[in-house]
Amino acid sequence: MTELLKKHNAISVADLAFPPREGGYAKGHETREQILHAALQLLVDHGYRAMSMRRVAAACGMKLGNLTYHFPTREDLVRALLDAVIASYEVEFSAISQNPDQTPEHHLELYCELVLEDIRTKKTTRVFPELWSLTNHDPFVLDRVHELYARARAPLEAIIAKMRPDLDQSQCAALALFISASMEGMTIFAGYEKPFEPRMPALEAIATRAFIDIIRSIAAEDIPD
Amino acid sequence: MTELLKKHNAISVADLAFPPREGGYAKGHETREQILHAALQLLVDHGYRAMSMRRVAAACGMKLGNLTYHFPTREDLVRALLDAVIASYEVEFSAISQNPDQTPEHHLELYCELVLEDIRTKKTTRVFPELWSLTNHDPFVLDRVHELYARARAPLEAIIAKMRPDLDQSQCAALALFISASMEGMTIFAGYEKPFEPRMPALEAIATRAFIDIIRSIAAEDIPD
DNA sequence: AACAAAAATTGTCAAGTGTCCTAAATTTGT
DNA sequence: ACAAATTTAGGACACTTGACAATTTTTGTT
Repeated sequence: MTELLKKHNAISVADLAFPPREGGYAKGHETREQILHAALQLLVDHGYRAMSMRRVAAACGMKLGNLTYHFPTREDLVRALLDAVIASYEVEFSAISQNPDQTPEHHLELYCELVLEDIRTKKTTRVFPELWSLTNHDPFVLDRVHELYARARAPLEAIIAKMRPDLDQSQCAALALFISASMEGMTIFAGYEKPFEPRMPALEAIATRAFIDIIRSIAAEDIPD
Repeated sequence: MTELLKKHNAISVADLAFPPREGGYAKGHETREQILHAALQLLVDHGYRAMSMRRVAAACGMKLGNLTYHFPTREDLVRALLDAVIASYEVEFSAISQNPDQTPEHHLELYCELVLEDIRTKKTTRVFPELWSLTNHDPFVLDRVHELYARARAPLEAIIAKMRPDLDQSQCAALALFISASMEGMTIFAGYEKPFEPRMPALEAIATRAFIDIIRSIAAEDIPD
């Protein structure tokens, strides 16, 4: 966790973690959350294929039947997992607009830090590459992934609107889409461990500066409505 | 196919296609290529899970035994498929440096066109999202995906080196990595069909212009070696 | 203590998977 | 004509998967 983030209490997906119970049955939604945590762990560490109902149940130390009691189908589990991840992203990125320093440049810096921190910790960044395969064939997953990226992009649109009052809303959206695509592309590198790690410092150094340049220099007439 | 690409005879993965034979046994590597085409089709259309040995064989109209005769294991098939896709990329991107117009700005335009065309046709862009789940756990696939992106990035490094003679090789590489990450991020949107399509024109319009700005404006001291 | 609901266990089902195998038939190259 | 390569026709193995049903244990409430 970088200095920049420490003071904002950003919540990562890791905070979905719930310690395993020692004895007795679960009350409330404890078991559900334990299952979601175990499923997420499996997904990130060993991939979507490893996130089978049996393995999730085993990781929770419970029987398969009990897992299907809480999540009747694997699809239900995936959907609940997506909801949980999106909720944690929401908290994470809402920290940007609540930052006391109101200059858009500083907010942009915060945005880049948040995404890059995600890449470094490799927690949330590994979730969606694992699910992209589903994305192409399950409209629900597609919508949720779309929703997640839209939420991560929202603060960016606000930043751009402040820096470029000459642009209308749809132009700001297009510009935000372009810049967030850069960050999302970088998350791809999170899957490449050895070869790209020495270059991360370069990316970290360039990102904010390059985005400021883009936002300032792109002419309004270059962005179609 | 856009005007810009027509005159360069860019070869896409679709050109791996081989029509099914009407009679007689295959000679040379015909069957191998037919299998690879069918496997790619299945991968792109219905996902990696659907690319099972049995389905590939069925798609080829041949018996399972014959498929395993040519590709003993599924891993062999996946690896051959990766090789084929990478080879087609190689041809595609080599068209940039062979272009008669030698200005780096025009080469950059060509590079952007190539990637965006890939997004539009949604052919190659769907291959790797399907395989990213493998990428995280199979070093061979990881290396190949790394190789593919490196090949797509190579012409970019050459372009940047021309535009920025003040940068050394590793700085050009870092800058190329940053810019190609943008394009790779955009390929993510290829998975989103409806919601993002109206914004593609904006991305197409901004991309080249924004990259030129970045390449020109990033200070050398901002890029660590 | 009693009793219904919730939670968890145990066992099983049909389907599909990759891999391997043998025997025979067909086509190819020489 | 003949050996090699290719394809068909089956089958079998061990294994995994998602889903489900019947049963038992725990919990909360009365």
